[in-house]
Amino acid sequence: MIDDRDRRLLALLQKDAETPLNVLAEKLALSPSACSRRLARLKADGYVTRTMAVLSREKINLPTTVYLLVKTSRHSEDWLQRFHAAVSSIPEILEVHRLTGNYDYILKLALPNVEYYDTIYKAIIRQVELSDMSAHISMETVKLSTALPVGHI
Amino acid sequence: MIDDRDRRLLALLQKDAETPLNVLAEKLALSPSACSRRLARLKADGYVTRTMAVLSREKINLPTTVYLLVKTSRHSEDWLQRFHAAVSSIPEILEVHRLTGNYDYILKLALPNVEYYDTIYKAIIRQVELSDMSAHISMETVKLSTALPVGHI
DNA sequence: TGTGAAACTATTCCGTT
DNA sequence: AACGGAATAGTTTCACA
Repeated sequence: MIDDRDRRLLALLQKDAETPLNVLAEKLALSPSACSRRLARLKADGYVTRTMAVLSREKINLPTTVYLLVKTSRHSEDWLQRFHAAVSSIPEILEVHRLTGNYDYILKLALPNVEYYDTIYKAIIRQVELSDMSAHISMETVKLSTALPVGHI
Repeated sequence: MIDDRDRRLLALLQKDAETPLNVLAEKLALSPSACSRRLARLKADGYVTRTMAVLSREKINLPTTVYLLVKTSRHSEDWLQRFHAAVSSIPEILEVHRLTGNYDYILKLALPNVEYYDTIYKAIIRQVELSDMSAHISMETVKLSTALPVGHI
């Protein structure tokens, strides 16, 4: 139902969603119209959810990445709600996952600088109580892949 | 040099990079051509680096997210090179950051299932020695924002 | 910056394999 | 069921005010 051309198309579109259909068509050894139909199908079937502009973290003045590992003793419904509300109200918090293991949550932050972490820290603890919170500043981004591998489909 | 319309344009393009210029123009109270010129400038100045298709993790058969916290005793040039080579050769490793604090590195993985972690684990330790490695499986994605806040520019 | 024409790109239709 | 080519529709860019 999904063939190798579809996979290659998905890989290409993850790299550059603005590639014109005639160029994509050429790379896939297809006509532009066939390419257009495949793309429409991949969207309709939910493989491609949307397309987005990738901004420069430096230009946008958010060069610093910080990970927060969080533990909590409170696991009530009320606590959860306040936690959800807190993290969704702070746009510098990019990701939040609930984890297995020693920590309850991991948060990923994008900040203008390391000092700014204090602002976020205060904004969080004002809204919810946490039993432990350790910040880990990224000193170097060794790898940052925005393209998911397409070989598991 | 960057005004509020530019910021709004960046925010809109992060949500949907396929929005036609005439509807962007409408939202910004501008003409399509003025909008086109602003976009071209934002790209030329490096604010927008590229545009990409966002794929469904479920559809692509990579629903599971795992974080790896890694410690190492070896910090030689040779070790570093092998580590870089290892992580860049494994496409399921989406992100790698070198950290401050108790851990040396954090890795983010996208996997077909939890069991698949073993495959990645073996692929890593075959290439580099690590003194400690703890896996944290994401049980729930509480927040996943692909759009960077645009208020710090 | 906006307007409108021109250029370009994408989509749909149709006949074919 | 999927393709290529042609016609159509839509989008972007350019010249000029």
